[in-house]
Amino acid sequence: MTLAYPLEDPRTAAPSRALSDVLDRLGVRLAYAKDAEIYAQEDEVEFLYQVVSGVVRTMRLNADGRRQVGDFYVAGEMFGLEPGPDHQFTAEALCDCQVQVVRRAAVRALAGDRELDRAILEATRRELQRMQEHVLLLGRRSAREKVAGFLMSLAQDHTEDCVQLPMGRQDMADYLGLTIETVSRTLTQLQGDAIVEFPELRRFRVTRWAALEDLAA
Amino acid sequence: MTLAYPLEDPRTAAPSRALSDVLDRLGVRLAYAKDAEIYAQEDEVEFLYQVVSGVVRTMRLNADGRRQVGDFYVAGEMFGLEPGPDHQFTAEALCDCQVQVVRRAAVRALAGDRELDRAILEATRRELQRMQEHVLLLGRRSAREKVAGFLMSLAQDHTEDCVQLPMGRQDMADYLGLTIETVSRTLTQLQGDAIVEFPELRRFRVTRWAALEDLAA
DNA sequence: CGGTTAATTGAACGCATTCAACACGAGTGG
DNA sequence: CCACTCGTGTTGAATGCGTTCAATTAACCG
Repeated sequence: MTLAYPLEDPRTAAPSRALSDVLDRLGVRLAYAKDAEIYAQEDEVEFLYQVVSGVVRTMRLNADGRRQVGDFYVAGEMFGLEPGPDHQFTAEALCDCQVQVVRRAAVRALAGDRELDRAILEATRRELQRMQEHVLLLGRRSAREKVAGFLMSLAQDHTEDCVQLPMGRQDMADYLGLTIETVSRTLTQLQGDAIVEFPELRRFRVTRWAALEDLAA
Repeated sequence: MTLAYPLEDPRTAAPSRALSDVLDRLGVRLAYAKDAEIYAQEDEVEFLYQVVSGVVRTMRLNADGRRQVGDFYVAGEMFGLEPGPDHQFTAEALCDCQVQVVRRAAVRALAGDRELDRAILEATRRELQRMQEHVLLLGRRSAREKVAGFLMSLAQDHTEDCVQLPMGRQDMADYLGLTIETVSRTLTQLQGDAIVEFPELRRFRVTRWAALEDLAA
């Protein structure tokens, strides 16, 4: 199996040492090919997951085929932290990737480990924060604002001037509640306004940060 | 102060006995008039809150005046459980209401109380679940589907056939990412299709559950 | 190279928005 | 009791943004 993205050190983005340790010790590392399903909506919530390498997306498929992408997870991030007994979302490998998986029961057996409990709470809170931001992105915003906000959230952590886009246009569209055509048009429009530029399809650079921030506000 | 809604027993909808006890013992009960601010976005996250009576809404005000309602909280529910050091949302009294407030530091002093820690995690997970559902409601759905989904979420818990709508049309609109006009039109349309009926402005009955569920799917 | 998928572009349509007018109810005061 | 106002909700007509469907171009990989 060839990895589309280099293997990163989980600790850089890891929720916490304690939790990572438990995952490493009690879990197994699984490899998933691009578009492979990691868990399905309606499945019982049974495991905790941490991305080791690659990118994972969560999404929900509607009866009539419409798709809503929940979020994207990169190396070091945990996912599958859903409340309720069943998964609301499906998790899939966005590209070939490796995932560390551990049974919840195994983690629960260590309950009382204060540091561990705290780490799980922290991870859940981080997840909550991401959802809050997603709600704000999906609310009453124009396509321009949505796309700008999305690029912003990808770019703000990166120190390098050129940012990788792990996902395709369709995934962006389904994340933002737009069609792929609208996303495409909006991107060319943002380039026309010299706010961002795309040297490649999946790599972009912010040329006018102030303008992008205004849109994303 | 007169209360627009009767005082309810928090325990019926309470997150957990342990947490409610702590809130009762260490917190204070405050009264807020309709539209009063409980905390503001950008404020430091300092307290935990539980609705005793009435209804609370959280919302975020954009620079250009657009409003996004985060959620509505009724008696027994906790709110203000935001990750991060600062509040992303403002909390306001939707109607006259009473709120039990406790300092986070006071709760943290009891850390190690296993039951309490668990209760806080549970409350956070419930909050996460609500956000997930909100994301799904805001995604690629028509106005009909959004409004239907909203009414559905209000109606599904209620055993009585007539459901109270605590919030006005503008709050519904800002929750669903629509305009007040669209919400109003959609409601009359749903009545025209004999799916729901509104004997009063803020009280409705579901006449055709199957049709409503289809829309909300 | 062809063959395939992904992304862009174009034109027509439709749904939600916008701006405006109107209806309704509650509260106030003559 | 009526007239008045204010807040809230509904309805109408025109506009516009994003969608839809279709065609074209670009990237990727054998």
